[in-house]
Amino acid sequence: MLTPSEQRTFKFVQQYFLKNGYAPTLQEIAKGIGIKSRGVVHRYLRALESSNLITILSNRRRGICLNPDADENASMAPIIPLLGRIAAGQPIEAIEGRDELNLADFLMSSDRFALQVTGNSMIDAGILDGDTVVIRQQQTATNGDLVVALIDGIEATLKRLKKLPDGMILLMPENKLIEPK
Amino acid sequence: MLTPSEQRTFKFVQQYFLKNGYAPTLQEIAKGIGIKSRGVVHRYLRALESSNLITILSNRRRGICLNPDADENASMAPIIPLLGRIAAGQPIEAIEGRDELNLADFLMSSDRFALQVTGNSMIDAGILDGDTVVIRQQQTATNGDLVVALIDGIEATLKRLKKLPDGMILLMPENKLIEPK
DNA sequence: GTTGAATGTTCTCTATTTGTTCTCTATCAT
DNA sequence: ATGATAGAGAACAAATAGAGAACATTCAAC
Repeated sequence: MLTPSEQRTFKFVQQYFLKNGYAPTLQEIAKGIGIKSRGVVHRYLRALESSNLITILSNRRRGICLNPDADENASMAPIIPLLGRIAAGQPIEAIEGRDELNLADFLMSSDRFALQVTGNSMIDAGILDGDTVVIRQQQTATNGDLVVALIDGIEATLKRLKKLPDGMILLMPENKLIEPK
Repeated sequence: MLTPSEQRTFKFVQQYFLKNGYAPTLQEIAKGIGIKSRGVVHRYLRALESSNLITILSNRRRGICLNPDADENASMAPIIPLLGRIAAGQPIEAIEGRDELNLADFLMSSDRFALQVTGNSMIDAGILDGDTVVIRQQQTATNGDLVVALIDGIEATLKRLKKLPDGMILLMPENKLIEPK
């Protein structure tokens, strides 16, 4: 079990490796996790080593190695680093404030489940044939939501919900080539 | 049997674990379930321990462990149920063999990172403006892969890689309205 | 090589947070 | 009344985060 500080340390080392291809110094780690003492950083690294996440080459500068099987041992939150914004023609632009993507936040809770999509009726919403979609089960749906509709209790389909003023409900596909039904 | 407050406490601890990868403090639990007293929280944790749901490491900060053998803790892996295949006009069809989707398997490992996409150049690949993409860093790319290309070391762009027979490399957008460059 | 700065390592020390154990009240159902 | 449940809060001991000093080692420049 890692303390929050140890996790922050580990994440920083991982990201540093990803960006630079070599290990950070204790001073760089200290700055990266917001403290001043190299001694404290060393204590955290010791803890990470006894959790088998890293290996320390003693007295070597930048002598931190990431253990290859670290992911299984980490038992960490489902978080991946969010590095920035990408567009044609621009350098990668850092995102202010957010630097990680927590999958638990928006993909996981007890009311979620996954479905595989077949067919191309939602292609203009970025949902292609064979994609897996994560559904949140809830009691109500509002106009414009993407919903999984059970028609006559049997036929299931993923469509955009459109409520007409007269109370009728329309299930709109998102494909310019298909007409709504 | 658990009292309502104990259940709320347990739920909060589970969720906290899922999001953060470590246990909450008594103060955080108190705030999370809407009370003020750490002492009361401690009483609830005691009850959860005698129900064999958690283990308390005495005097340790954040020293709460979820007991793995409790059914209620099965949902701690980054797994969501995969219910089936969905298509227009058919009932949901069960998928043989696989009935859960493990996010860790294909989204998480130390060589992954996330980027936000701006622009519509990959719209036909199901990647829309504002989407977040998960990138796997690797040394080589093969023909037809979607890659993040650094042009002249600065400009970053997400395109499909096309190697021509003469060794030239083409970066293809996936939008019928845009020409490759 | 020699040297010096940067780096890793081991400590001690301190302030703060946290876990733990109490006691005291209040509410509610039977 | 009588338990069971909820909660507040005080008091104490222990764990922890962090600073920083002192020393050892590396490494690169000379």
